[in-house]
Amino acid sequence: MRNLQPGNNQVMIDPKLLRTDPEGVATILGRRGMRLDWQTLRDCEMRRKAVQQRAETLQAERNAAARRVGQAKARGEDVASLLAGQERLAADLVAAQQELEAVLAQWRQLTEGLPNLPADDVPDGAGEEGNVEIRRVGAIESRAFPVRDHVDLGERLGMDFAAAAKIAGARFVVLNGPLARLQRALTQFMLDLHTGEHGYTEIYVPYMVNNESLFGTGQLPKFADDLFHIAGDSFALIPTAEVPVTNMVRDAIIAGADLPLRWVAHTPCFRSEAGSAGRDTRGMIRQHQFEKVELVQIVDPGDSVRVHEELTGHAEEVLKRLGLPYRVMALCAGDLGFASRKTYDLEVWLPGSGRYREISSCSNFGDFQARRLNARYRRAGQKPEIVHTLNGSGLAVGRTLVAVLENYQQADGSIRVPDVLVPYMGGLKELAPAAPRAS
RNA sequence: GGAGAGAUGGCCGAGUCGGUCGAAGGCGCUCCCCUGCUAAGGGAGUAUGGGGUCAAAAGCUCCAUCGAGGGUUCGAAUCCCUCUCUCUCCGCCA
Repeated sequence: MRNLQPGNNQVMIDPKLLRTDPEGVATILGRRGMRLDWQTLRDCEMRRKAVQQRAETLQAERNAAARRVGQAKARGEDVASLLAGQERLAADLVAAQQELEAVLAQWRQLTEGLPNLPADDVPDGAGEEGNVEIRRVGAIESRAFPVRDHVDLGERLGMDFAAAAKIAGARFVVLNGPLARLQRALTQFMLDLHTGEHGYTEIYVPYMVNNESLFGTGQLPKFADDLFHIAGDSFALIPTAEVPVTNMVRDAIIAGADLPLRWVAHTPCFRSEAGSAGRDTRGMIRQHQFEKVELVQIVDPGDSVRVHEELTGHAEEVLKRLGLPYRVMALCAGDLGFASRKTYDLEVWLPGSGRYREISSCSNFGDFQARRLNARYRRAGQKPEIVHTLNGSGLAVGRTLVAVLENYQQADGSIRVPDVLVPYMGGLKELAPAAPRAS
């Protein structure tokens, strides 16, 4: 028996809300520059209700008739008369189920691509220009010498794009010696901070995930092009640790007492950058493969707004301790990610290009991902409820490396090691260009 | 890669030749009773999603779900097919 329950049609905005107030949903989605044909949605819902009732009535009749046959047989009675007419009932039922399936398919098609509803306090705006600066932290130094960007600085320290191009292609990098270690030091520092002081549990996860996981966190079905798919398999390389980590709670009912779940994961991330040909082609800013330390929290719905601020603070703390100037941007409705209800981007100052660049994105997804994931929790003695999910980069390691190089450069092109990293660098306080090696 | 076994409710576990099975039994948990504490005992309850009824909740009722998807049948946890995962043995291997 096929399952045709509406609960299985993978709507992500609360289906009750979509059914009861499609016009209200359309208004809120309008803030994202999205036009929702709510009348069609409403009509589809009305048809769904009628068809479902008819189908279920027929099922009930079918079940009752089958039961009578069973009972009669148990009494040793002749069953032939009871079987008469069942054929037509079965045919009606099949027809009704097909109709229901068609209606549900339409509903799915109308709703599956709908992004999350922005929170009320998300600023209006159509795109990046509409984002609002919340605060700036750290002074931007003016320097008495011509500043270099991370490529100029890095290439003399072991950053090798030519080798990466030979081995793999564009948008990859090879890091040699101290730079490789610096990347590892940054990673270790971040992990230690989040596990030691911010209460996260370190978690190691697969770097390849299946389609169910990608659907759960919202990469599929809309953003398949951004992923590297493993040919011949239904796997993709993770574009962010958010995918495997958040999917930890897919189809789970968590005891209320176990919330919040706080995970920190260090993983490589793989992105096809399909839509960004020609953008950021120089340097390490936009790579097919980069390291990231990711923060994920699974929380009680009542806590997510507060936790979102906290989690953003956890990511900011990395920048503060590294002494990197940054600003916090509240994304406007038009620039919000598909699954997000509210997002803060952290942008670090990059002297080499004289601008702020995104280094972390901290989002509250509300119940949107959790509903796709069927991730719930249960307060003692209560019915299960949908959890809220959040995540944020804490931080993107590759871009942090860039930021450290550019912000800690000295007149001679050497790099001072930030104090908090010195222990992770084996006591090394400075990265100085070495004589070029034969290659 | 080869051979075999399995997947049932929070957990363990039974489901005979398909028929009243959403599922025996046990454990756990919740509530009540009883015993002066402890231990034990008695009773009731205890999956999830959806629809209807209801102002709402409770309740009642209907539908679906026994790894997933399809099929056979008046009727499938039970039969058939496909897939996924787990376990055991062999091979290979960090």
